Amino acid sequence: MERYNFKTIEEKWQSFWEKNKSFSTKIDKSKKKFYCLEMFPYPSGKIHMGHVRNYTIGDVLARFKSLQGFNVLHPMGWDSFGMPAENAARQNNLDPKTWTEKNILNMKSQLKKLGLSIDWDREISTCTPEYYEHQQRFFLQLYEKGLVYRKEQYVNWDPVDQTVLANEQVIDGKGWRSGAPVERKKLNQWFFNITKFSEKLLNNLNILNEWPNKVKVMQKNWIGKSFGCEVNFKIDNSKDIKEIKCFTTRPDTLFGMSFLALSVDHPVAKLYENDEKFKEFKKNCSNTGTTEEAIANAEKLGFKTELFAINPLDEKIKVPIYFANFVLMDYGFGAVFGCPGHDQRDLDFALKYNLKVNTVVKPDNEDETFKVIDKAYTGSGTIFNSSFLDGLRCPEESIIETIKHLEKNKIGTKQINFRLKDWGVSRQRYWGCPIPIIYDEHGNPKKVPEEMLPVKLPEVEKLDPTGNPLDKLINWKEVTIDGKKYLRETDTLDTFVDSSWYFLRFCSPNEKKYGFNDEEIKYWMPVDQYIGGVEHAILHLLYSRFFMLALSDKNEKFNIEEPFQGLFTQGMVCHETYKSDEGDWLSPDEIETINGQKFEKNNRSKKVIIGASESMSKSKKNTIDPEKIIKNYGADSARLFILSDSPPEKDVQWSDEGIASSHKFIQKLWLLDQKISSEISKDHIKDSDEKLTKYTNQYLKKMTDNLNNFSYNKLIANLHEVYSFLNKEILKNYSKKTLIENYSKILITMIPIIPHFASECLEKNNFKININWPTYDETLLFEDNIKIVVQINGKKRALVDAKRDIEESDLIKNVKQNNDLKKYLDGKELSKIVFVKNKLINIIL
RNA sequence: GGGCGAAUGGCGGAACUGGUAGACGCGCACGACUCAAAAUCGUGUUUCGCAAGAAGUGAGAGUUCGAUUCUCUCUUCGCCCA
Repeated sequence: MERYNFKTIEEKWQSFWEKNKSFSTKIDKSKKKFYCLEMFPYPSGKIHMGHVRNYTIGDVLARFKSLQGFNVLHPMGWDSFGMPAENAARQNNLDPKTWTEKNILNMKSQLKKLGLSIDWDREISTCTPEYYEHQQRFFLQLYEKGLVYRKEQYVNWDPVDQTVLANEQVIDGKGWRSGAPVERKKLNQWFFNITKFSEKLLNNLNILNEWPNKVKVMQKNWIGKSFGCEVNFKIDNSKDIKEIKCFTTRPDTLFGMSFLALSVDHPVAKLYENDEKFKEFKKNCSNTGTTEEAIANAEKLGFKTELFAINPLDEKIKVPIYFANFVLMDYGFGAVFGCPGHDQRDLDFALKYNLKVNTVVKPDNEDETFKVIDKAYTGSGTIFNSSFLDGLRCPEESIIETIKHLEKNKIGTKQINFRLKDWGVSRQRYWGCPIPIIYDEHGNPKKVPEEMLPVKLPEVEKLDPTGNPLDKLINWKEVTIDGKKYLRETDTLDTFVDSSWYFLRFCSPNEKKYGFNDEEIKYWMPVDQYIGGVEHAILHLLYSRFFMLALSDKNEKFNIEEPFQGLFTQGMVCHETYKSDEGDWLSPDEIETINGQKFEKNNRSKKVIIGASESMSKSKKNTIDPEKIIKNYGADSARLFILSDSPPEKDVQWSDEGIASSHKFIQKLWLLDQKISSEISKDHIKDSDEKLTKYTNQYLKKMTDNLNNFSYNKLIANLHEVYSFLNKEILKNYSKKTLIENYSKILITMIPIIPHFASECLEKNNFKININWPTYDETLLFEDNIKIVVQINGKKRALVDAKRDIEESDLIKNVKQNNDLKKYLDGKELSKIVFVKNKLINIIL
């Protein structure tokens, strides 16, 4: 028999799909639409297994929905701005555009080899002026709505490379490339006012029923709504400062307060502007990174002022005021009160500077002598040592009661605070979307006039190793409008902006005037199913949600609040890790298996140390190149295997044995197809029985259910089962009609998973049928003869044959006659019987 | 430290709303074909036991005729936030 030649057949179908534009989509109002979107890739050069998994999962869904009669939009594009291009360009002495375009071409051809049902006519790339022109227009619209503003903010500054670093480029407080200690530097930057929508972004999570709960919880925590209150502290001994405002979530611990801590950027710092010691302290603070984690882990440092704050609940209590490195100006009011007894950070600070530690909350199992020594108590309990607050349950009553008291006496007000901060979108980089702003001679920002859009990124031959290239391109930077001179903004936009609306662009990729076309948006949006990695659970998804709210703001024509109706986060692709006995990582290519043991290929006497399976990464050398896999086994085998071993939301382990077995399975299906073809040609007169039709119906139900639930691993198990069944059953003289009817349906169910193979078999057999997702007959789902479990005292003792829907009394007769059960039942009294129809009978003796 | 989730054979994983635990795959063993090997096909494969049988879903309790599934306590691991 002929072997399945995946190479020629896969090429044949891929070019057929391309020539016939099989997946190109148009609005068709007579059909229900389905927008299936996978997170678009960064064009790094080659696809990796993570892409194979992501796009296979998406393709299964797109093809399934399409077979079900939906008008499916399944596009693909490139998230093509960003730092890797800039870094690669600097290293290789070329420009980011050339590098990026080359990568896109290569990755596109790789994706095509996977046989994805993508509408390539809608391909977009965010680094093209055709794309970012519209983004600049959106930016200006948001600017007009007051959703974009400029303010000073700290950045990580690399003094050697003269550049701003992203948090992940700061390693142990040093620049990743230069190795120089990173400084905190203030820069004027552009911000999106995402916090305006904090409440909306939080509340809308409740309507996202098709999102994983995990992701919603992460977003909720990120937005971080907290109830607390603003407290005014009178200052005891200053003529300049009368009052300082603090935000706190724990006003009930006010009696435990022993200091007040201010940010070095707090207005009070003005008083110390000329104090050399303060200046040095402030400079020290700037050595800490800007992340919350860096600040939390840094040593707590304070600068004591001579000022004292008065406890608003008891004027006799006066506490010292410090500047402290752990207080940030952009949280609360840049001032917090310290209660060392019930906050570990405050306690660390108090112990260092010898401040009082007052205990005001006691756990339920302690008495009045309870005292915090070196571990802050943050649990629940009862308030004590706190005058009129004594005895309140903490935190259930104490916070509310304290706030009531503060409000009544006009020394504080209840406040809602969000952890979410405004989105800083300025990047001091070349390879990004230029910000369409110009500055006049006084440095006042102005919008670039509409007719001058897009502000095109100037071409460069090579990038300097240091600084922001746009800043140095004087010809580009200086513009004259109506005889007046202006300077361009030289920062570019965060690439998260590019990906915050690309799903709209896919709906109208060629619209010239605007980012999208209203009618097309109305038909296609929202995305019905969005699929991608969980690493984007917070930022990308939150920014996209914000962007829709920002566009909807004061806009009657656009009212899409939530872009992604359904979200699915797939797991990672893992592989075993290998090390030589010297401790160097080894790639799977450098290894040979001999008699079940692994050795180094170029030195077969050296045994390889096998490590844990971890997510594929270049640093651990445990990657597998999808291109090689497709070349050796074909796309269908790769798709089949990546789906088969684990549920798509969990990590999957790549293995050589696994991919080989998937490939073998396709060969077996091919042999089966030939057997079936020959059976069909014989055209037996009489059906052997209706077994095949029944089995097919049950199979179709399982396949449909598993597709609807994203249980794609079970689809493969179903396929194996139907194969075994057909392989045994097929020689039992089925008529041509029955065979064609059932087998053709089974082949159609393979289209989403192994589309090349299924298409080839369907064409070859020439069944003359419509290719639609087959429905199943509910009445054929059940067998007439079933097996019923017999339990005695809850233990399974036998299986008895019975007719479907047998009544309890008949079943008992049946049971009593059963020889296997006699020894359990003889001479015993039945005390109770539990009967579950068509399932089981439990006899209690 | 807080939040969320997970734990089932040698391995990846099935088991619908509480009803036959281990589907399907990998691996392994044995057999067939072969001079031989590879490939392929067939059979078996939770553990203990010759067997009858017993035990068994991270540990311990509870609810129930019946618990992988529900409740409580604990252990370990993963993710997110600090």
